[in-house]
Amino acid sequence: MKDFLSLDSQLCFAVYETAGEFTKLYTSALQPFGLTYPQYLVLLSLWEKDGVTMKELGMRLRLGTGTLTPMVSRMQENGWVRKERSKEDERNVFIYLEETARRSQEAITERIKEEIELCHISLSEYEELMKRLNSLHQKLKERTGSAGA
Amino acid sequence: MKDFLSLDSQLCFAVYETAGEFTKLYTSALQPFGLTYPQYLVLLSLWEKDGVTMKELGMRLRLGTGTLTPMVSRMQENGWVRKERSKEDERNVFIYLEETARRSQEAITERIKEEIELCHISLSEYEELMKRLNSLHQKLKERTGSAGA
DNA sequence: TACAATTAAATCGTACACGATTTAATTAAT
DNA sequence: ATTAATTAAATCGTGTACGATTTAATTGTA
Repeated sequence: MKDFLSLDSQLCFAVYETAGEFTKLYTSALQPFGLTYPQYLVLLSLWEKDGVTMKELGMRLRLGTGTLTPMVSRMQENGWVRKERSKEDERNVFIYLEETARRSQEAITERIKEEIELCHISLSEYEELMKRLNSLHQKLKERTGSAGA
Repeated sequence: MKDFLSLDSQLCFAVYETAGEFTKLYTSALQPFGLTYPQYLVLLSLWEKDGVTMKELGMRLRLGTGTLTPMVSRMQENGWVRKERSKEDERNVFIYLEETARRSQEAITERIKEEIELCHISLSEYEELMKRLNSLHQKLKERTGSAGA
């Protein structure tokens, strides 16, 4: 039987590396817009649903305020989004897309699309990978289901 | 035809998320040893081949000196590795495992193994995912082959 | 042999990422 | 109505990650 641990080291590293390669791809595609990859993920989320609280945004992106607060602040400084404290419940801060962000959506997504298409990933391969990644992701999360919390 | 871009956003996010989940799994497993996930990857590499230069270590882990230098320094402070400047060519700095790191290998890998096994990932699924991830990884890297540099 | 590349690390600046703590606002319980 | 949870953001400390610059050592060449 093959050593599961050496295999393991390869899978975690494969995911780690692939994530890094994705980051590089997006970084180069987004650079002209002055956006980072995580910032693009924020826009992606807001393009789907605008005007959400920090908490909801954090849940969608699986990020805590320690990451999100400074990132969204930078995006506000760069004119992508606007933060607005709720009147009803002043604990909540809602994030809204600025016009620039809405108008740039097409150009940005087009640019990303071009870069992705350079990779020649077939739709079937794409979907297969998605399915398996989500399954792995689920298992990684569920392992604490019985033990944790 | 389905929108490739919305799919795209899902694949990059799936990889991003899975990498994050892996990091969390390893972080919790490694915490008792006072190691971080990237530091564990350094050990993994050194267990395979000890006494390499910063440059070689960086190539193996796909990390630049901006990341590696401070990380290896921290690992030296914690007694995992030792840095030694070469006598023949003083530009080179070789990294060696300390006894602690060699002696802890079994305990650390055993701990990781336990954590991984909680996920119930079958060998076939593991290998299939590896194959597909490596293929994707290759494509992400190769896209610049003709255009870049 | 000087002097210009080249090379290897280190350093610097910016930006995540995360756990833990703090601050401020709201809600619940007395 | 006060006070005690609870909740949402912000802040803090540590540790990656990466591109760009700097420093120091070596090599190549006139």
